[in-house]
Amino acid sequence: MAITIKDVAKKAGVSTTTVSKVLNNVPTISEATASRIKEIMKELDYHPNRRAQNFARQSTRTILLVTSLEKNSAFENPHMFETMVGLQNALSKKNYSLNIVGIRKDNGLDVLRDVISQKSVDGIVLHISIITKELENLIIQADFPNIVLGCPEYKTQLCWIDNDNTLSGELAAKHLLSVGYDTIGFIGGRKNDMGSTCRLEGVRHGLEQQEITISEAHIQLGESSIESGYEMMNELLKKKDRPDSVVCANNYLALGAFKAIQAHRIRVPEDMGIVTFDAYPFTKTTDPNLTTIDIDVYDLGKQAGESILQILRKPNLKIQTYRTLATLIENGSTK
Amino acid sequence: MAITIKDVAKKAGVSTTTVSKVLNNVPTISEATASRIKEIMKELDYHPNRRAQNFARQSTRTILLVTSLEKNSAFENPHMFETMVGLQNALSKKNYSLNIVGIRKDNGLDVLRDVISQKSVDGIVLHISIITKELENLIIQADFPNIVLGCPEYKTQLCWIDNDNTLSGELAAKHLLSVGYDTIGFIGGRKNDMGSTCRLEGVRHGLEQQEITISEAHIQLGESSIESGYEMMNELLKKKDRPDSVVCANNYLALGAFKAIQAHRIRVPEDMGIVTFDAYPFTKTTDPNLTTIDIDVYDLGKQAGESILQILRKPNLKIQTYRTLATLIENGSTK
DNA sequence: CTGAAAGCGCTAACAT
DNA sequence: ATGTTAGCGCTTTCAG
Repeated sequence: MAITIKDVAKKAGVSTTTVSKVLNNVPTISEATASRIKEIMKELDYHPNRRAQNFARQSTRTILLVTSLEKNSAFENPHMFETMVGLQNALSKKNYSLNIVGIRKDNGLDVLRDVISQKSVDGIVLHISIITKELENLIIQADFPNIVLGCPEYKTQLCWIDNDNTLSGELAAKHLLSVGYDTIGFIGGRKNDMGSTCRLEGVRHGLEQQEITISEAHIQLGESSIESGYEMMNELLKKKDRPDSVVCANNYLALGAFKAIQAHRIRVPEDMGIVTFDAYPFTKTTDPNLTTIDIDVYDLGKQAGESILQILRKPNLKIQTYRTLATLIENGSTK
Repeated sequence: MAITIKDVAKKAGVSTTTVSKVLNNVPTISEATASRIKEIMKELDYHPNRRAQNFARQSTRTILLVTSLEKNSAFENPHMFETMVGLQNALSKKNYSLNIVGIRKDNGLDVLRDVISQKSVDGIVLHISIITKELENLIIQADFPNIVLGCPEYKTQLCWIDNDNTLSGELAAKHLLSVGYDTIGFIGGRKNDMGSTCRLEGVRHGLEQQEITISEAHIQLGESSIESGYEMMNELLKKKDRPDSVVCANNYLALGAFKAIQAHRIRVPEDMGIVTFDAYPFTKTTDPNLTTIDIDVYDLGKQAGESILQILRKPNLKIQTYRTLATLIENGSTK
């Protein structure tokens, strides 16, 4: 059996309470005994048993990330994992651990019910992709500390934190205008793709500020794939009043669009400007490289981590906020 | 306070022991009482407190993944995260949880020492990238259940599991031969890049079996980047006895090489064949798409999960093995 | 097949 | 400033 708090107490000639207080930096312990006991801990190579602490404290100092973890998800959605990295770093800085679990539509409720009732973690961070009304109800009823990565589509009682995609879209549009383009097109995902939709909203907004209205004919929405981006760009290029620049809602669309532009032997950036979001995975694979509005998803995870710990401290704190750390990376695809 | 085992016992008119046994499917409980107690659990919406179980059992049913989690790692190394996904899925199938922690050179020993002595997890899975002799010593001395994702460069007492990169290289070479190429080049990372080195070894092996020797002049090793791949391919193309096909150790090198081939207006696959490894991120961005030896890193994680649970069961089980699930994806970059 | 009893190692009121 | 005491909720021998 390993060294326990009793061994330390006995050797120091004090009660286990005192040792416990030293362990938890309770200020009422005299400097003298505190340091003496710490000495003894070192001597004995004592380490508190985390399981016993968890049990006695009724808390685990662990946060659970609940998300979708299907095969290939790291390739299809590295952003989520980058957010996870930020989250882990924020938590470990405060001596909290990160657990992760993947749920699916068919088991999400059960998994979460267990998590909540078994009290195996102190709080949960949920990825927006797995949020449903039922999950929300469960969490709200249990009054379980939570924060969602991403803004739900409907009004919600859950806490959430999200990037400001609208602001990013605005940035993209303003950049194109500022370098001399004047007719801007948009290639995006489907309407239920909130990221894309917000970015379009932002583009509209940015243009309006300069009294410019984007032509509905210059807005193409479809699948988020290279092929679809290719086709949508072709549609834009067919038009006699075609735009002189285009904002693509993501890397896949941008790469497809770029290929279409190349196929038409149109010069980038002289005759067509192109801006995309997120510096990964394709923005450096084209020639010229793509100008990008980069979004700091690591930071989103970090802030989520800090937020959930705040919520643990003040359980009635409601966090619902857009944060943004978008930066313009000027590459060759714009003048 | 939530429902506890006592409440269930009282309502059922049995002892907590009996309830506990039902909970743990101990076979000596009569079918009748077992089902009766299960009923009552449902009625009361009873869920065992995981923290109490962990404490009483002296185990947490949690595995910790120890790896490097710096900013941008999800973008730079999605394969590691895909392995994590496989690991998580394998563990949750057996009702184990996955914890993750990122360590650095300067804090790895301390973090691991704490993990081991605090007994906060039952076993650890370590990513090869963070393995050092000191960490190994710590783990071996503590006799802590472990498995490494990847094969250490030196003889080790740690358990490990890795893809068979040599075999994958062999597959690549054999494919090129089988479709009619006869002079094969290799573009790889530096010598300390074990993945690349093993793949080259495999290529050599595959060729030898057909009595072919790869010319040392046709082997280019350097940085693993698009730019470096471009330059190395240019080097190969300069030669009068240039190869008619090339194996690239990874996606970055392959994309660079592909660009160089295009710049020389050499036709793919007619006049130059190209094979790479891993179907991500770039194999679908070129025209034609790249023929790929795809390695199932998800499966590696899954097997690691199953292995660590085996080790937990039989602590003196030593697993050191190459596993492979490489599949050839024939795309347009080879005849 | 079931129960009594003794922990697991630490925390936290409360008292001194 | 330190100690007493009573748990936290479950598991597990050992008896019956």
